Amino acid sequence: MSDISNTEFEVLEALWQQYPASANDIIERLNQSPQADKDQPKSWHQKTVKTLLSRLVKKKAISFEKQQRHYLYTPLLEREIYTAKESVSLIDKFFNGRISPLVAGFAKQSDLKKEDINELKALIATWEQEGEITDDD
Amino acid sequence: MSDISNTEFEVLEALWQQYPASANDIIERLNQSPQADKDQPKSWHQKTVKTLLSRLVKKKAISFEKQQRHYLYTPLLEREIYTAKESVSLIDKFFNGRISPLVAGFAKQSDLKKEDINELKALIATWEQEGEITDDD
DNA sequence: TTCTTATGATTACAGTTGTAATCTTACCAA
DNA sequence: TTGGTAAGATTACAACTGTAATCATAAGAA
Repeated sequence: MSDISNTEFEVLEALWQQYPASANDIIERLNQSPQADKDQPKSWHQKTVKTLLSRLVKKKAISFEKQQRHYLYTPLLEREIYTAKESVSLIDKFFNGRISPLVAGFAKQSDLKKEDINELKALIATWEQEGEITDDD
Repeated sequence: MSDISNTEFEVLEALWQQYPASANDIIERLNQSPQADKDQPKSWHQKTVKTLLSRLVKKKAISFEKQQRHYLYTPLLEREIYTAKESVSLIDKFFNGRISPLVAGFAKQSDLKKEDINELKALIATWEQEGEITDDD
């Protein structure tokens, strides 16, 4: 329900890698996962991660199961669904629900590779084949 | 620099509609702009909007110019650039910088219209013509 | 000129977020 | 058995947010 914050999302990412997982598993993954900023790798304090796990539990984004003294956590959200919903939100907010302005803006801001274009073409081909298209209005 | 919050963004949207604009202009626009939730139209309190304008000024997202007793505000960010950057951020965060998974997820979550597909095709055609494509790696 | 009022500035205040430290307590080592 | 420790629970705390109310002041009404 409630929104997932940025740091909470990073913790969720670590959990999605493989689950169920213990807090320590997650801390390890976070501290060894490739950094965006390679010079100053972010080091996650264990207390911080535990706090974020608690918050994710409270937000019902993950669940846990008691295992001896510690917990094993499991995501309650699927990554694909979560990211797709957030994508739709952004597209609604910025582009009135239209996908192509997003793609156009992205292309202008970032570099498109030939591969990206081929993937897009493949997607379109799929849609056209499967007839997943709502009729024009 | 600092991030623009959700409500701040809505205020910015109203300003982007036309500027320079006074606080009152903006309040009016906000209170008559089409509501997502039509039943319970959000009513913006003037005090709230003024606060948000101040915060946007402090964040250097907008500027103002004294006009008699009141101010005229002007955006310092272009909408297109702002939204494109935010789009890139989301795509980096969720899809490792690849556009096609975003499009695929969006299509699964939302309805694609024939028009959307035609626009995408047109975009692709443009890129291919203009050779704006970075070579595959 | 004086009073009212509208405008921006300042202050408020609870909820969220990032980032931990401290508290409690149940196991494992000795 | 007992004491240290590690795991989660609770508490901390400032910055940011959403949502305004109050303060100070200048400009227009009377």
